[in-house]
Amino acid sequence: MTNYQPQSVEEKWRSVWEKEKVYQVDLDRAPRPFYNLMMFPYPSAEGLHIGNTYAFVHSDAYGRYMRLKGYDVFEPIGLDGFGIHSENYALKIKEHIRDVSARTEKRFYGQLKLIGNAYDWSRTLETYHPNYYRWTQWLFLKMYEKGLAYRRQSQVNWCPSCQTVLADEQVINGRCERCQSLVESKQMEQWFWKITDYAEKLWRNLDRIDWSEEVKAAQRSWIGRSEGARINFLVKGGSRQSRIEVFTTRPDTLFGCTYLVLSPQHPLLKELQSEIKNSNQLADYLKQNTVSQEDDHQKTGLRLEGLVAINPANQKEVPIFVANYILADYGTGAIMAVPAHDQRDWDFAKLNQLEIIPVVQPTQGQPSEDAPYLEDGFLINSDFLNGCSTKEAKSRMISWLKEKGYGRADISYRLRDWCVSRQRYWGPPIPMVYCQKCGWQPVPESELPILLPDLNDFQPDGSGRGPLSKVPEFYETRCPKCHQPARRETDVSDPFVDSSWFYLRYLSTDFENQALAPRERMVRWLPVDMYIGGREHSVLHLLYVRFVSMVLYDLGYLPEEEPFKKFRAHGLLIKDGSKISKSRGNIVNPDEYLAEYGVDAVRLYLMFLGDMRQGGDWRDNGLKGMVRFINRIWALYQLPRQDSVDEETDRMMARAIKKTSEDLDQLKFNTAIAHLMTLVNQLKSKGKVSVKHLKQLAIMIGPFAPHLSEELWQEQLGQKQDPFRSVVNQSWPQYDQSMAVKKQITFVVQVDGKLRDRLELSAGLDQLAAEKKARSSERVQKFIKDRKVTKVTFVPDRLINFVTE
RNA sequence: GCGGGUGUAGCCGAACUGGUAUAGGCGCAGGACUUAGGAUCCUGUGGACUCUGUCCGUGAGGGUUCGAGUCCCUCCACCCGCACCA
Repeated sequence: MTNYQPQSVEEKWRSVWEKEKVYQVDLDRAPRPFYNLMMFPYPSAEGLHIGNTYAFVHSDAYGRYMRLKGYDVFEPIGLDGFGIHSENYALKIKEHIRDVSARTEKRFYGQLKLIGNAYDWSRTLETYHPNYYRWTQWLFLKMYEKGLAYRRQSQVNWCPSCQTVLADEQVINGRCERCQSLVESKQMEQWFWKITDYAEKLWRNLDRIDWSEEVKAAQRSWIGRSEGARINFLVKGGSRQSRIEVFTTRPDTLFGCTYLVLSPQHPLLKELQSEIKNSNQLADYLKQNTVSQEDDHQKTGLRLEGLVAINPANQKEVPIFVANYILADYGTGAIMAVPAHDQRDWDFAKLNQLEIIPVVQPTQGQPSEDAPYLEDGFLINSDFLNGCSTKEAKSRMISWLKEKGYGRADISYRLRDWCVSRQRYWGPPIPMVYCQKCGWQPVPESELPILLPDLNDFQPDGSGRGPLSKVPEFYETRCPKCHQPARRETDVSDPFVDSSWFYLRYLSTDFENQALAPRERMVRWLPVDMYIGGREHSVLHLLYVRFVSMVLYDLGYLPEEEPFKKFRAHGLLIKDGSKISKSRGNIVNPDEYLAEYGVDAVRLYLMFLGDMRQGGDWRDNGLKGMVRFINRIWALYQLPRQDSVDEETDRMMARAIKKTSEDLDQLKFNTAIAHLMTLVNQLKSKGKVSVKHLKQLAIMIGPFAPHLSEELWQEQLGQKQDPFRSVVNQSWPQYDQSMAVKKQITFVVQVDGKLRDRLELSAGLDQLAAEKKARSSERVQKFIKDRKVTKVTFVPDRLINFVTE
C-alpha cells in the first residue's frame, strides 16, 4: 500500500480541471443556474490572508455541494484592487502602484488557484482595469442622470494622514479605518450620492430578504428610521416673521416643551443675526464650537437674546438656544426641548436652570424627582390630551397639528448621503467637467473611460486636492456642452463604488462595450443565489451594493431590486485564542501550510475547526488531525472490496448521507465533516468495503477535499473516461428515508428524571411493550420496587420516565 | 447607554421542535507493530467518592416541568456593531 501524496495528486487534478475547463459555465444556456458569490479580496502586499481563505473555502464547499445537487454553479473571483490601502503601501516602499498591483495580481491569482476552488477562471475582473472602471464611471453618470449624484459644501471627515475625505462609514470611533489617525472635520466641496433617497426602501426590504439577522440589525441601526412629526414654531421678537421647524418622535409631549435648541450650523442663526441682541457673544460661541469632535459629551449652549418662539399647542413663549448637542444634519437641525421626558434636554435644563413641566405620568406610581421620565404613560398638563395614553396622544397631536397647519407626521433617518469623492490617485477619475459658463457637466458616455494618467508622483500634498490636480494634461479639457476650455474633476471615486456592482460585471466580462450583460442573461442569474462574506461589511459594502442595485433597477437596467437572495455572514478566524495580526506575530501564512500539509487538509481544517457563523480558533495541532483523516480515507480505499452490500452498512450509509446533506443545507460544515469522520471510522472497522459505498463517499468528500475526491474517483475507483468526466459532475448520493431510520435504538429508562438504565430495543415499540421491558430491568427495579409509581412518561423510541411518590 | 452575539471537558467544539450532556477532533495515558518513532493501528479519557455503583456537573442564582445546556426571571463575564440621531 502506497501512502497518499497530497502535493502531487493535488497539482495533477488542478491542472486537469483547468485544461478541461471543468468549472466554466455557459451563462446563456445553463438550465439550473446558481450564482455562488464571495467577497472579492483586496490584494494586499502580504498576499492572500488566511481569513480570506477561510471565507472562500466555505463558500466554495457550498457551491460544490450545489453543483453535485445538479445546479449549474457560477463561482467567479476577482480583485478589489483600487484603493488607499495599496496606494499607501506603494508610497511606503517607494514603488509605483501600477507595478505593485501587477505583482500582487499575479500573486493573488496564483494563491487563489492553489486553494482549489471551483472558480470560473474565464471571468475574472480587477477594479483597476480600464475595462472595469470605465463602467464604474458609467455608473457615476447614471447616478448623475437620475439626480442622485450632487456636489455640496459640507463638513466632511478628513484624514490628515491619508490626506483624503472619508465616508462616515469609514470613521471608527473618530479614527480613520485604515490608518487609525484622528479624523478631523473640514469644510470641503464633495461629490455625494443620495443614498438617503432610498432610505425607506433600504429599510423596508430588510423585512423580506433572507440575510443573516445580525447584518440586518446592523443595517437597521445604521439607517436609523424614526417615526415622529415636524412641528413649526413661530419666532417672535425680530422685525421679520420667521419660523423654526423641529423634528420630534414625541409630539405627544408638546405641552411640556419649555425651550427650543438650534444646532450651531443652523441657517437661521445667520438670517436672524441682526435680530439677536447678543450676536457678538453668539459669534464667539460659534467659533469655539464649530470643531466639536470631542469625545466628552459636555453640553454647552447659549440663549439667543431678544427672540422667543411660540409653542403652537398653548401659545406660550419659550426661549431659544443654540447648543452643541444638536446635530445639524439630522431631522431639521433644531429640536423642541422637553426636559421632563428626555435625558439630554433634562441635563441641559438643569445646567441652565430652565423650566421643567412633566406631561407624562406612569400608569402606576410616581415619576422620580431627579430624572426625566422616559417611558410611556398617560398625559397630564396637556389640555385636550389629558388622560390619553402616549400612543394615543401621539396620533391625536399629529392630527391636531395637521388640522391647524402647525405640522405633520414625518419620518427621519440617521442615514447620511454617501460622500464618494477621494482626493487620491488610485481610483477611477470622476467623469465630470467644470465649465465657467455651463457649470458641472457630465462626460459623454462615448468618451469613457477617462483613463487614470500614468503619474510618477502620486504622493498627496495636503492641499486638499488629489494628485491629479497637478497634471494639466489631465484636467485641461473642453466643456462637453459649449466646447470652451474647462476643467476636469480631479478627485477619484471611493473604492466602495467599485465593489458596489462587481457581481454584475462578472456576468458581462465578455462585453467590452457595455457595462451589463444582456437582459436575458441577468434574468437567468440575478439575484445572486448565495453570497457569503464577513460581517465587517454589514453597513459599508452591503448597504451600498443594495442602494446601487435599487437605482439600476429603477432605471430599468436590472430585473431585480435586491442584489442577493441570500447573504450569510461568517465569523472571524483567530489563532491560539487571539486575533490574527502582525503585531501579535501570529500570522498564518496559507502558502506554508498548503505546501506542508496539502490543500485538502487545510480546507478540511478551516471548515472543521468551528461553526462558520461563529468563526474559529486555528491551532496548528488541529491540522494534524485532518492529515490523519485523509490518510484514513486513503486506507479505506485500499481495503478488500466486495460487491454485495449488507443492510446494516447500507443503513449506516443512508444515515450519514442524510446528516451530511442536512448540515450542508444549513452551512454547518464542521458537523458535516464530523459525520464523514464517523462514517469513515465505521466503514473501516468492517475490514471490507463495497464499491457502492466507496463511490458515494468519494462524491461526498468532494466539497471539502476536492482533489482527494477526484483522485479516489478517477484512480482508486477506476472511473477514468475519455473524454474526461470529473467527479464534480456526478450526483450527490440519494438516500432512502426508510433506510435512514435506525432499526435498533438505545432506549433510556429514568426514575424521577434520573437515568437508571439504557436498553437496546428494536425501534417502534409501543408504551406497553417498552414499559414491560423497562420494569424488568434490575437496575430500574432497585429504584421502584419499594416505591409507588404515580406517573409514567413515555417518549417513543427515546425514553420512559417513572415518577414515584 | 442602545442593538447583536457568546459562555459546555485540559484545548477547539457537538447536542433537531425541552428527552442518553460532552458527537467529531486535538491533547494525554496504556498497549500493539517496530532498530527507532514525533509514523500507523487498537483501547481508555468530565469530576468526586464509601468505586461494578452513587452523587455532582453546560458562567452565577432562582423558577416552570415527570424531565432544562435548551423555556422564563434576576445577575455576571467576554466579543462585535452604533453611540448626544431628538
